[in-house]
Amino acid sequence: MSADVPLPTPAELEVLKILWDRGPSTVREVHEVRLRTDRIRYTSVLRLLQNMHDKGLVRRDDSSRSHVFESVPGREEMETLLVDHFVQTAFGGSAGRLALRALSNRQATEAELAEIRRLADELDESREV
Amino acid sequence: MSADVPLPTPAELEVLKILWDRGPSTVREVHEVRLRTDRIRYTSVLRLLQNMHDKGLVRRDDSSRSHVFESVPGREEMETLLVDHFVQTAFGGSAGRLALRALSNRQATEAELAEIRRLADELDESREV
DNA sequence: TACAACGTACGATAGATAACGTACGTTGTC
DNA sequence: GACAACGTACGTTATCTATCGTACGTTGTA
Repeated sequence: MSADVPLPTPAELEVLKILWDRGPSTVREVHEVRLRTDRIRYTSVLRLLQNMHDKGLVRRDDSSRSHVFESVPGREEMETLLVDHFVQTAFGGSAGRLALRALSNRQATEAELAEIRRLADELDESREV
Repeated sequence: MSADVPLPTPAELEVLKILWDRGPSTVREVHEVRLRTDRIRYTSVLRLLQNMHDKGLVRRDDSSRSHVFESVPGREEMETLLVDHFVQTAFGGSAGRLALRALSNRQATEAELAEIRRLADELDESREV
């Protein structure tokens, strides 16, 4: 199994997304990306990364002066955690109902729909076995 | 359109679920249900309902001594709001990816899968038109 | 009528979250 | 070697969130 990572706060999740996109990054690099959408100080990003390190959400390579941070959980792993938690709290544990609601709310791309159909078939078959 | 209700906090959502299940209820009634799963004081539930009333999440009928509270947003409306918010923050706006992840995480019932397939078809058709 | 039970209002508070600013050490360059 | 630029550490603070407890009025009943 993979390490037991905690759920990130909203602000932490934004940082994780950047680390997933960029790979291992310095505080300055993360800060620059965050600045593209929000007014936020360098030390605020630093603080977030320090807290995330304490929590075990990121790994830190401090062999050079500018520490390099890397997400511990992969994007998929974290998405799974987030969905699980969301399904529990908001949909009483029914992932099917969540999927349903997600689809009826908004558009999905053709490719996503195809993938969803494929998955639905797969789940059906695994049930019959 | 429907009223502009704010997102509930986790504790508030638990109360809303009870109101959706029971319909209009007194503080005492909500409290009794909450007690089935959590140790929580009567006045804490009262406080929650008062705050929710201030926020516009619940309506209050204070014509009798024991006020009767009713959820303003319906269950479906709120689920839609919650999913929209979740899709934005955790899945970069892609509802399809969320649905996909939800399905691959956990089982869905046969009925849900059928409904999902039906919806997928419907979305495909509406695209072609 | 006295008083216990019940109800609401609301002040208080602990903990989490998010964002700063200051302190202080290191590095590179003139 | 002086000093600006850059880095990390960490104390501080404003808001939310969640939960209580106290105050105080009303009601029903012995």
